[in-house]
Amino acid sequence: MEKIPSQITHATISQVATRAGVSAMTVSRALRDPARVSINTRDKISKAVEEIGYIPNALAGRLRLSATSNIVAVILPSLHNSLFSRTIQGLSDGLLGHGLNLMLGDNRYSMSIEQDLVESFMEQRPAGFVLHETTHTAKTNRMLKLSRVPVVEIGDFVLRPIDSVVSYSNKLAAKALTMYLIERGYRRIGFVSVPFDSNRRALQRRDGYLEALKASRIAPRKELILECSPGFAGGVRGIEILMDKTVGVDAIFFAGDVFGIGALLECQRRGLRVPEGVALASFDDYDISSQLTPHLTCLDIPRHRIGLEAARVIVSRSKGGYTTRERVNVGFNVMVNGTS
Amino acid sequence: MEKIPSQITHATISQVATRAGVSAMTVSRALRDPARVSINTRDKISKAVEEIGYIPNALAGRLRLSATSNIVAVILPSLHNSLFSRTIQGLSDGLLGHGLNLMLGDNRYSMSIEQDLVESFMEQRPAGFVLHETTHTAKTNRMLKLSRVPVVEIGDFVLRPIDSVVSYSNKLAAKALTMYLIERGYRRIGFVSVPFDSNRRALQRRDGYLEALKASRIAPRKELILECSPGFAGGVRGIEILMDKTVGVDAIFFAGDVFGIGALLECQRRGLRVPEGVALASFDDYDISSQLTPHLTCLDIPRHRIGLEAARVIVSRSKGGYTTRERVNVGFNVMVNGTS
DNA sequence: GCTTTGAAAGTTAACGTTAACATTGTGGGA
DNA sequence: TCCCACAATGTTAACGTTAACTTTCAAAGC
Repeated sequence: MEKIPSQITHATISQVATRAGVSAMTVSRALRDPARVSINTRDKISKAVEEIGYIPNALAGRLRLSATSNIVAVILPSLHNSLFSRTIQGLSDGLLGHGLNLMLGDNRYSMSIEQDLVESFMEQRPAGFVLHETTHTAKTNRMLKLSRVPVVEIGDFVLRPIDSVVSYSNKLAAKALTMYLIERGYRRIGFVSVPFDSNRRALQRRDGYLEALKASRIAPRKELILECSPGFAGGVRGIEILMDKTVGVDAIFFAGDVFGIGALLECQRRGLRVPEGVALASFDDYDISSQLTPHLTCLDIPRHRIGLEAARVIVSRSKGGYTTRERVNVGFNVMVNGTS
Repeated sequence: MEKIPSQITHATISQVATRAGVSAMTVSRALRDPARVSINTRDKISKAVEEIGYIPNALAGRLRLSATSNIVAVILPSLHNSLFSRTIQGLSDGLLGHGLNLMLGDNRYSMSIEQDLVESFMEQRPAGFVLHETTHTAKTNRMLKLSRVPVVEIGDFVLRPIDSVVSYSNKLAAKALTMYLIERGYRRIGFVSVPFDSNRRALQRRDGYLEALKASRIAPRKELILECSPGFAGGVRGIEILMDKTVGVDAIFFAGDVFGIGALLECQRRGLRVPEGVALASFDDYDISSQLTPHLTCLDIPRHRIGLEAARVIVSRSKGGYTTRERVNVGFNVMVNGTS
């Protein structure tokens, strides 16, 4: 393999200016406010730009303006998850055409990695932050508040966001789906979640489940509440444990990750009829769901819209110059399908 | 909603300097090369940094160094796709700990959107580009070549990349899987792809399929080659059309998107036995596959590793200062499972 | 005691851009 | 004809940082 000294080269505005026979300032104007430059000059400049392939240096431009970069920093727990990819796509859609770009990081469900990412991203002076987590280290909070950069939290509709929030209530959603199962006649309802210590959302969902039971005067049973590690296997394990004859459940609420899908397929493998043998409900809807029979009863969370709205908040802040802390509740829908 | 003038504020190195009673240069040194500053001064500076929450301005720093930013620009066709999310995760994993961050864009399968993204990203002076597409507009090619910024193409193991390539051969992979089906005794093999005009990869895969037929002296039949729009529905449609009695196929190769999954599930719905009624094979493996019975025979493409290796190439280039054009063929595996 | 050395800190200027101000020149109104 | 207005362009300085050079000063060596 040949090794030659590499020199990343970018033309400067002065080079364009020299070539076009004008001053750098005129080039700058021609590019950003063409009306202020005569047609003749404009043409000469366009030609020069074209010839040497000039691309403005945003580092320099933004620095001069003491402005933020046109980057929006997004931090999600994981990138390997179809739910998050819907949100990312929403963000990308929402930023398209507004001159803002997406910078992405995954905190691997760790607050301290999140802190490092926020610090690293902050060095780029982003136009805004979009954070999925709603609990942060003290230092993270401090960095975000001190800079007064727009921050949108999207993982849960928290009461006291750092700045703005675009989300839904995990608690109310979990409660609503549990209530639905109860109304439907189910009384011994299992609850399968990712580990409760991994994030606040898991706890909120459990609280919602418990509230629904309480409101219906159903005594919660510890052995019906399960923590499983993420992945399809978690759903399989939920079925294994809760369908043991000695437990006796008539419905299971899978409140995390892809558990619902894993569980439904496990039931099919076991020849266990759904919902006759056991009813299933899942927190999120998945692409694949529409292809399975029966389709999972689930909560329909508008993940794409969350991305869109979060983008909108950042865009309006970055344009308006005004601080308007927004609290957008995108809500959720209980989607009744064949598994309940 | 309250509207108050927003002022994004960031402390500067001079403010830290004043507070610590030293010069800006000393602060800069204390942060980047602590050994060159006395312990006493270092402590004063750390304290000042802590107190006012100073975070260095990378825009200014990189500008001064005439260096690139620490951002790696990644452009994928779509963000809403689990295959790409594995690559993104690989990139994120590969960049972690090297001080490089991920900037992400989706070109929506359009070369002209890709061009706009490259231009917009280039303004940030990224440390490198990772592009999924391997065909670009003339202007895109020119921008990338002129800047001499490291570029890694990852969608296909092209012979003449702009710079470096980390991928596998779509053609050979398609050929290998088709050969396997032929060896297995299948002779009337359908081929279902995304539209051929949407990207080069689709054509490469068809060529691979055709080559395999030719090598085995099987005459290709036009009516066995199908173009479907992406999504599970494409797989369903593939079954609908090719399983029509008048066509007569004994195996189908689903060469794009999630067709394979859609098709397998459609077969189950129809009570069509796989592989007895028809054998199925798909281009990629999917998370969900492991949960379905039978598991799809497929090509195992190391998507995560592609991300990792692409990151490695950019990292080594951004550190080494040497241009070493790399051509990494990550290969593929024919994964024989129950559907063939 | 005087010079030498070098560690520790400071000063200057530059990276590429653009706001603010300055200059030039042309046409219209008196 | 003279002057003013204003359109077109140029000049200067600054954004925050850091490489290169300079200064300061205490300890070591003679």
